[in-house]
Amino acid sequence: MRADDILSIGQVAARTGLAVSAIRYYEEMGLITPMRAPGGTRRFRRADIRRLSFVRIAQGFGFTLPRIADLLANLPESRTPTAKDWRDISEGFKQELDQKIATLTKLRDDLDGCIGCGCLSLDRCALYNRDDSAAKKGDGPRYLMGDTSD
Amino acid sequence: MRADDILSIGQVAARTGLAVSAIRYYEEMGLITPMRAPGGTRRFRRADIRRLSFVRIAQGFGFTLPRIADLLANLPESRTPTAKDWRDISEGFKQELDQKIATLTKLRDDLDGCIGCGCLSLDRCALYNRDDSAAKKGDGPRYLMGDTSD
DNA sequence: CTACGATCTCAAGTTAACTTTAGATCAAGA
DNA sequence: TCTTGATCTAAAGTTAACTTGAGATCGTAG
Repeated sequence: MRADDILSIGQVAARTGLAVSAIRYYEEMGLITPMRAPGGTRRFRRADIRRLSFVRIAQGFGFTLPRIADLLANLPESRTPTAKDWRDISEGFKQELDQKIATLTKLRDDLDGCIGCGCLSLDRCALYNRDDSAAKKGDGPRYLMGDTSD
Repeated sequence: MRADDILSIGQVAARTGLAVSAIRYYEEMGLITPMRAPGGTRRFRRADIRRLSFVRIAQGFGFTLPRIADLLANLPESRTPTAKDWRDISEGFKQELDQKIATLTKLRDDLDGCIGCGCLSLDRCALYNRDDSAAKKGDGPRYLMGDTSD
């Protein structure tokens, strides 16, 4: 694949694994803005494919399309992204990723702990009690608090 | 909170942060099976609240309700879970978590790499090219393959 | 030039996960 | 007992993220 390759929507679909209809929908949602050939058919640059790949990944982790659009808004659609472009887009995103990683890791470790100890006394099970007890403290994501007191 | 506490749906909603309607919906989907008071109102045990907390967490990471129901199917609804119960439920789940953690971590690290290098030549950007190039290899989750060749 | 598959637009349909509405019943304090 | 807020069921409505369908046009191999 060369840097100046320009693909049709079908080719992009094959390459990204997305449905043609999904790609058109993403355009409608403002996630990509492919060029048009004189006849009206869409022409996709590498940048478009990259954005679509990013959409797929982010979506797999529960990010909504508007949120992803928001993240992508900082990336240029034709110009090659600069270091600053990346810093802008990743600033908040990376924090969210860090948080998700932390939560997932904790969840997994808690599972490990429960298995290791047999967890016959669930009163002290970190995984279960955490959310339950943290709930007294107000709104927001409870599972991030890591409070094992009960 | 004592081990023999039994709560109404409103109290459970306040405690878990879920909407009352959502809790009823989860029962309909078979995620929980609360007891009923003589009058017909639902009575929730600790086990129910724990299951609901688990639902919330898993859902935040893109697991569907049927999939969560499947995971929870191995947990007893009244009896205290044994080590084997936990081993059963976490066997597959932990693998999925590990995979998700790996993907997220890679995504974050790739972002870090892009920022560090400035990424002025995106031809070699691991984050972008991975999915793009992996797409040739057939169906399935492309973003897990970690292929940076192009 | 002629097929015929690929694309186009626009509108309507689908699925998951809930929420809202309506009308009835339950439960606890004055 | 009365009242008032919490719950109940059943059914319909909502939102996000797409897919499907209809009918027209594009584009390329023959």
